[in-house]
Amino acid sequence: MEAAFGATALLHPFKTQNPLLLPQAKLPDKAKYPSLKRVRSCSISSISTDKEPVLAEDWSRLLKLSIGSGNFLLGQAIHAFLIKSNSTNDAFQGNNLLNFYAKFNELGDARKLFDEIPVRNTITWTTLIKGYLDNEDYKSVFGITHDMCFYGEKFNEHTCSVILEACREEEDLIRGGQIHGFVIKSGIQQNVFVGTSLISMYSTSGFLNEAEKVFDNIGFKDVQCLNYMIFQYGKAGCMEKAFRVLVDMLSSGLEPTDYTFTNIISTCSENVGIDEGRQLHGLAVKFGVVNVTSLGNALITMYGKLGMVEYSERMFYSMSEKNLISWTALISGYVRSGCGENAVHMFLELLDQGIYCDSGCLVTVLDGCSECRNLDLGVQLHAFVIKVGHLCDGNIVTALVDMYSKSDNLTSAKIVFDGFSNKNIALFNAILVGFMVTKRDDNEDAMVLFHQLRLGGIKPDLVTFSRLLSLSANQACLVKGKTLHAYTIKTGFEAELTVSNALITMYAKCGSIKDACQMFNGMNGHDSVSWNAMVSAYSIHGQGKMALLLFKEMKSEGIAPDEITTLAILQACSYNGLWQDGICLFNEMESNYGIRPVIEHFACMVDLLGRAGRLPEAMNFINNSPFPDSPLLWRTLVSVCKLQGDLGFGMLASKKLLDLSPAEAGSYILVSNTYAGSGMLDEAAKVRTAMNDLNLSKVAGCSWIEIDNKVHCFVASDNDHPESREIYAKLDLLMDEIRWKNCDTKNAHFIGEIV
DNA sequence: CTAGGGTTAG
Repeated sequence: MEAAFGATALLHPFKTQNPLLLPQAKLPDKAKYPSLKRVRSCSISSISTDKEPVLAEDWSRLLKLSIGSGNFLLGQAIHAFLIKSNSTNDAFQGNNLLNFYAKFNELGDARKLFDEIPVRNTITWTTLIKGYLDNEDYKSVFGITHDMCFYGEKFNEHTCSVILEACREEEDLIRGGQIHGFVIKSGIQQNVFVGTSLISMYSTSGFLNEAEKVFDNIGFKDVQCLNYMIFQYGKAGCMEKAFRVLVDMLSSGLEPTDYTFTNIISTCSENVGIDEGRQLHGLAVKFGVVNVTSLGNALITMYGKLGMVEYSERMFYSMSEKNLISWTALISGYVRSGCGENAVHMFLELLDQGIYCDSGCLVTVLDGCSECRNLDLGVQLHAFVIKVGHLCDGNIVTALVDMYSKSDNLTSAKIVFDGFSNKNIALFNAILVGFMVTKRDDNEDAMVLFHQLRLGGIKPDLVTFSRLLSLSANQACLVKGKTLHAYTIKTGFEAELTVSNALITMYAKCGSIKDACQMFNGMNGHDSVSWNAMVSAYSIHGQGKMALLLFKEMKSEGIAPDEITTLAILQACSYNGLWQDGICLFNEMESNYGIRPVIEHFACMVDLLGRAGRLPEAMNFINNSPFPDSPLLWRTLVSVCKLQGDLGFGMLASKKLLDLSPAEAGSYILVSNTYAGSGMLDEAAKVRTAMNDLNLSKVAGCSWIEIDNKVHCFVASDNDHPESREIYAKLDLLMDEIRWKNCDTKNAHFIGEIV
């Protein structure tokens, strides 16, 4: 490549700014530099001293040596020699010295030297710019670039690479674009250094398309460049392109490095399949890089994400050099695979070995505790965290709040939450889980907290809105839901798919199918969650036909139904007497849609058959299912027998249920209610007594309604409400009306049950 | 002759 190109015109905007005044070159103050005597004590044995002349190349080599070995004194000594031999005016020696000071980050000395060099060339300028770049002084980089233009100095590939790096760091795409234009105009876009710098700048700023164009124009792409492109493709989720680059690299005979595999594995392991994953592992072995610790760590993580934690284990134990990340990766794999016990065990082993455990590792272990519901160890870890002084770490505090929240221990979650002053949105989202999980009637309102945080200047994100909406949906609180909807519109989060989906569910559960529908129809696009939400909405609103219609539409749009879709459809069929459709769907789930029914589907089918009045079939269905001894299925059968008022089957099913789950209060209550519903009050009382003898009790279920911001809560048969008498009177009236309108009074058994 | 690019693992 020819040396240089005029860049002045292109960088015109710099031109009018203050030019740097270049002083006359003058010799440095000799007193500042070490004496020759001292230089000799640096044991420069390879230099012949005063007798023989030293070649310019030798000085250059020695300066490189001083940089490579970090020996600043040696470089200074050489500087002194060069002053003595009057060689500093030479551009070659001057540049070498300049580079030396720049590399040692002595920008003051570098600048002084630069000003003293009488004849500067492109290399001189580039070296100085690079010095400021390494010093992260981007203002000076651009300032000197401007001066370089002003003095008509030519830019070459080296200069461009350096300036582009500064543009990347400052995310200055205006200057970067100017350089890019210059690069194209001067025909150096094929240069792999310039190309990689441009790719780095564009992809860091999120312009992968631009980066890709640059990539395609590079003449010869070396491994470094290819590795980087793999990394960026993978990070952007373009897995196929990342693999394409790898394949091209291999077929062109270039040898991949450990980075090649670490990059592709770490960025793609979320989506990589078992086959690809193992092939990558195999290639890493083949190219002899598998022993690199970071690559091993990436493999541990990959296997963990693939659900093959035993491979993670094997990887871990085969590694010759492990570090804390290896341990954390394996623990994380255990957590992900639901092996919380192993995760905890591994952590204790880590402590035993006396390895320092950082906050990232603690967070992973805390996640393990919440995953395996090991609150005992979680509490111990909490103590440990306090002891080692990590309670000021936001990530750890969030993990603790998350753990207590998921363990239905909102009180502890709140204590940790309140005790941390530097709150952020992740922490708030974690405690929302606590509000979602807790069943108790909590006076603390998530919405109040939400407003406090907003006042504190913390911005909600889409997780916040999804969770708050889910909360108001479960509380069936339309007012809160609508308030939140307004917030999402104001903040622009309404357009986010997860938020829109949460809004559909909120409106459906709060009783407004119309708003749910409007939400669904107003969206820009739907994912499977949107469809599921809308199908469920119709289902719980008793509009089975609409649910089935939407199901058809969903399929014609090319969206594959999943477990949730089919469950919602089965429910819709069950509630709406569409039992033939339900049976049909259940039978073709696996063959048509590749969905293997899980226990919830079976429970739904029991309900469906029972509601269709086919109780013997329902019982057969359970016995022939993969879960003949599942309390869930028998409980469902007992419920539906009660609903049908079929005492014979009800008793059969009840007996089986009590055999299967003798320690569950819910089962006793259900059975007792079945007897009571058929008028067998003595039998009912016996079951209740048996339950009490076992010291079982169940928190009473309650219903509630919110009127004018006040929640009115009701438990069966209670008289707590101030207007209790009026309410019961109205209920009696309603019951009469139902009996009058519907001679079949079976449904009336709902009223007057013991709970 | 002297100056230039990049990404790691939880």
